[in-house]
Amino acid sequence: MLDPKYFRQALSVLAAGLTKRGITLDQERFRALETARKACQIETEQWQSQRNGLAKQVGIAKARGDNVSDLLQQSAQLAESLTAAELKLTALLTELHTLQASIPNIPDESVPLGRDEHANIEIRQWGELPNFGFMPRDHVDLGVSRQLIDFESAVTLASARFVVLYGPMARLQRALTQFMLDFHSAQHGYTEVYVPNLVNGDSLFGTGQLPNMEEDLFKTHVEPALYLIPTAEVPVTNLARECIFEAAQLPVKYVCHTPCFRSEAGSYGKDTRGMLRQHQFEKVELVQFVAPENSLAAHEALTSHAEAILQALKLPYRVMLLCAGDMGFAASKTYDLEVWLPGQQCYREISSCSMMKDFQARRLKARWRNPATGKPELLHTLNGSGLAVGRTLLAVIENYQTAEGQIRVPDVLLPYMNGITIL
RNA sequence: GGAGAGAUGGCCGAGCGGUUGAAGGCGCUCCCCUGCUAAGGGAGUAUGGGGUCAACACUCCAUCGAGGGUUCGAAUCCCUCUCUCUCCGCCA
Repeated sequence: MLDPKYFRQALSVLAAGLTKRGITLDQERFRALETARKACQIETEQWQSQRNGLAKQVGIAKARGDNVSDLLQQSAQLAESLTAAELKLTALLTELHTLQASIPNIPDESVPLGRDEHANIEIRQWGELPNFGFMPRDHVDLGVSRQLIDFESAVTLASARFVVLYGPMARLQRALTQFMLDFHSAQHGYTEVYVPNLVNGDSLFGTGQLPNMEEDLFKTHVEPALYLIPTAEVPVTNLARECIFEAAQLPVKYVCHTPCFRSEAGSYGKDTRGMLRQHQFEKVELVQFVAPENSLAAHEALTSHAEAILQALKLPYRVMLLCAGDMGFAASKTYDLEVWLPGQQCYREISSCSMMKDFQARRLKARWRNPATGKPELLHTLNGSGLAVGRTLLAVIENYQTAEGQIRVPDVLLPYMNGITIL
């Protein structure tokens, strides 16, 4: 959520920021609502003030034993106007809040213009594209024929867009997960956390998935509703909800492994082959809570932490700075890491590292005590995949394949593979 | 699932219909005192929002788990919900 003050005082500046995302803000509607709100709030508070004053007088008069019928009559006359004004104000505030909650974050100045991924900017590349000396196969060919990856069983158990892994392949995924958790904990100073995989609506509102993106979520039937998490970002970032951190506690850095569940509504027919786009996948997530002045630097650092995993696995990748139109709802600036997939002969997203400024923090009431002012102020939140484990597995399979169709185990995973060096 | 007890500011904890945004304590900030340290004395110390204002500031409203209700007036009374704790049952 953006600062309500912007909506009141700098609507045109805000609208200009949103234009970068290709969104037109209905300024007239906001101005009209705001004018009505202001008038109504002033009126309501005047009635309330009068009521409070009369009630106080009644108390004093009664204590003295005076007759209060006159005062009671005045109060009765007031009641109707007050109730009407309060109802109207509640309706106006709800409408304003609903509208404001559905407005996405403003892009940072460093974010390029553009409507979709074609306008993203490549920042850097790392690694050499592999030259196999044979026609590389994709992970479906490599895994299914050797009964390491099984999509058909997954359909039997659940539906399309799920996968079953067997034996050393299941272990390889676990090895990747373990390696990522260990690496971020030991090398980058993150604290590992374990969190619920179901969250309530408040949590999803806090990180910005609700109200706009409900159709992408799996919702359970309990009341009040719980949702399967689409990313660990949701539970982990919500650890800061309603919290006030002391300056010395920041930055808070969490690393967390969870499964992620996405309905992938609206992506019918997209990436249907293989395990690139699934309803359920494993991910190791990085989350940071930082003081506002550090957030841009923290974003660069967090991105480099995700890159370090790709480098350790010797997987070629490139870093893309997303244009305004391609960023997520809550993000102010996002780098995507795209890994090279020999089977597709292209780069595919394997991590998305975003800096939200105070957008999520405002929704979460996540604050820190600024030593300069002594006051609680909104902190900044960041998150990034470090990495999407399912896609990393896929990348390892395709980049480490041999002419015989086997898969070598990357060196850094050997300690986790119990002697398996090739599968 | 059954029975009971709770939820108050950064923390602990009083208050159970009226100048209570909330006693007292702890913590924190500033000042005084003090060879040092310890102890002591004084003052201050919630959050969100509105209005006036260049600003300092002033003022108003809301908030005692959440939402309703009763009342001129609710932290206090009533209802619903959520969560926590204790005991019993069940259970990985």
